[in-house]
Amino acid sequence: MTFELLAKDPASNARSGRITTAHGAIQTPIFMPVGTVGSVKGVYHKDLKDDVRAQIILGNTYHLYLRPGLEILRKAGGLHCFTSWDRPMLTDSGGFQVFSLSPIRKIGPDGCTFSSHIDGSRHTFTPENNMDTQRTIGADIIMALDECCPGDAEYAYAEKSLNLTQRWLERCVARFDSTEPLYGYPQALFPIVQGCVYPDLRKRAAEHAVAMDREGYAIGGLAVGEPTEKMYEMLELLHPLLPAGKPRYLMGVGTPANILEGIARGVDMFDCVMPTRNGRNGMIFTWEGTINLRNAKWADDFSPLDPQGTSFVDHTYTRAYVRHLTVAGEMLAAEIASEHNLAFYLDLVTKAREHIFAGDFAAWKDAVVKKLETRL
RNA sequence: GUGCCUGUAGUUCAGUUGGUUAGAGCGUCAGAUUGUGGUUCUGAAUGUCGUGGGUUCGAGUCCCACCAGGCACC
Repeated sequence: MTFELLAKDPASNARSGRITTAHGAIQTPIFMPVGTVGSVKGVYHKDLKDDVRAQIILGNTYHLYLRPGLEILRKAGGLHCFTSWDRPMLTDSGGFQVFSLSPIRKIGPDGCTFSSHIDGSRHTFTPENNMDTQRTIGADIIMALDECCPGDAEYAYAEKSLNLTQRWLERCVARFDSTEPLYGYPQALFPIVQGCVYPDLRKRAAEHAVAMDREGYAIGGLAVGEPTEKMYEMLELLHPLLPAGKPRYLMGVGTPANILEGIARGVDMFDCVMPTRNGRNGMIFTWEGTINLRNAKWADDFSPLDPQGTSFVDHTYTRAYVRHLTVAGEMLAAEIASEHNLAFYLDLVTKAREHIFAGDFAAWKDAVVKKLETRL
């Protein structure tokens, strides 16, 4: 995996570049649709490519490890073959899911033990077996195993948690570097910078991660309960600490405004469940603001779903119709909303790239952010 | 025609031996959701307790009549 920096915004830390992987190139800044179990819920690959224009999608190690399991993935020849997705893929390590999903979990120096949310069976992720698992899944970019520290954690807890994440990272790197990819194309391992909202911990985390000398770096443990301003402060603090020539990935973020503010602070990659999960619940993101389709006021609005939208669903279906489908619980509602929202998120980062190249990103961002946050 | 049963929120139903401003689920109307279990939370509105009379300090609850629906019998 390689990264070329192609343009910088004069009035902010925004950058645009190109990541090249064995499965193709990715223009940054980029939003990556989340496809946890090997499926971006409710969206065909064809639409994901031609209509949404996704350049890279995510998978999740925790979910894929539990189901379908490593044996099937190995037999299939990896996740790309298994899912028939031939563009780049990234897998999260599952550290976050152990933190957010498992009813029982035990985190120790060696790894984390958790019980499956599917059948209650017990499993352990160690840095070593997690790297092996992500080798088996075979994504182009894989993530280190980390502990995601809650946004409201006390300093002492955050420090202890960071120490653990750092030890795990060293072991992930050691294992990764001593193993080979299984399917004939290279993988890249991104460390995850933790440290909660404490500047000295973030600084230490960044320096430690950079010392691992990897092809890119992730920023984790943000948008997990801390005030949004704290998240922006951490990004500002990290910008000069992370190498300019490597991509930075802000994990799990976020709203359209969060993404533009993240880009302004030097972030290149984003992923978030918001466009799909909130879409399934009737939320539509547009350049004018967000629409809650469940609201009664859309019941007789026969205008297009999003007149400014780039997706075919935006001009094919009316708000009244998609609201009806949403209220009726029809799966087509989830499909239309997911496709629209993902197309919108990709349009958002495409426009951001254009303005970075034009050199007026900062002013443009300030002009659109307020609108994006309004509720229609 | 006779007998029995049932009428409480939009809906399905709870409502103690009669005791303050009559409750719940679903639905409706809103809000939340940030490294996804097709979710999950949070809040709000809504009642001539079938109708009319009676007993009682006090009736959704007891009594009478009527109305509506259901069941059984003739």
